[in-house]
Amino acid sequence: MQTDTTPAGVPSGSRVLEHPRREAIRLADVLHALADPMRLRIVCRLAAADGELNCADTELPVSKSTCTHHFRVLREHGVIQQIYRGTAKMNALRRTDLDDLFPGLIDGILRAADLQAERLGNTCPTGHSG
Amino acid sequence: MQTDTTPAGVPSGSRVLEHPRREAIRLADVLHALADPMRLRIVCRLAAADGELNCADTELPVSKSTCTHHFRVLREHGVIQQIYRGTAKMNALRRTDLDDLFPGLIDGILRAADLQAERLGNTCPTGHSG
DNA sequence: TCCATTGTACGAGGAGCATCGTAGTTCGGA
DNA sequence: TCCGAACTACGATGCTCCTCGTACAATGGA
Repeated sequence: MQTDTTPAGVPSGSRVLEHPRREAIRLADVLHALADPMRLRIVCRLAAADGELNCADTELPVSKSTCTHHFRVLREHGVIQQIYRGTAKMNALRRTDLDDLFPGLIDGILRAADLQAERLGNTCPTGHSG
Repeated sequence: MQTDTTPAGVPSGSRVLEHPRREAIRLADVLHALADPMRLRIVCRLAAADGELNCADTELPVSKSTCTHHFRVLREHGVIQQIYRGTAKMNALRRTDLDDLFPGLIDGILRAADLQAERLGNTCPTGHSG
């Protein structure tokens, strides 16, 4: 037990992850983060979940370390928010920040991913088709 | 002089450039093409021009060969259309195709670029501020 | 205390990319 | 026919990225 300085709602002892401030998020970075198929997939799943998912929940066809890598890229580029909860690390889209900075951008991209999945018969995107 | 098979409106003797068919354009490719600041800049200028620009018109702070490279990436990823006109090569956004495939995507990205430029005081994007 | 779960750090391999300079091609006009 | 303008092809350089395996750390529960 320790009298720590973690903000309200965060379990004491949680490790802290650095996120870019909202003002520091750059469009080119966001696009770059979403330009990778694996990361686009992650973001689609997070959007579909409309809440938190841990890394394992996304069931990516890559190794654990690669998974860690992609989630970190998304976080460092301002696309997702990550918090430790016990042994798990929960991930959520930074929708509020992104919608505020770039209104319609994320919606447009998610919608485009959906449409493309429909066209190609994929099962990846926001979950409506798989 | 030669009886060639170039489509109507294209000066005879023009070299032909390969473009991906509309159905072959992939979201991740488009995002990747736009994830580079230089290419995002190009696309913003083309959108502002609402017509054709040649490479030199975009006045990029890179060498000619790098310029060629970026335009080719944009073309091969389905973002722009390129046609030779004499010694010049004209470039235009494939708005119809992109809007048809991914409604709202390009608008969202262009708008985001504009907003970011306003916030940061840049002069790059669609031209409204520079 | 011990262990399973979850995720990280680190380094490596292989691929791809952004950039450049130089030499060459295509075109239109003098 | 010759020249300049616009652009390309090619190779090189240095950086970044995606992927992985292995070893390690933090947490919660038995």
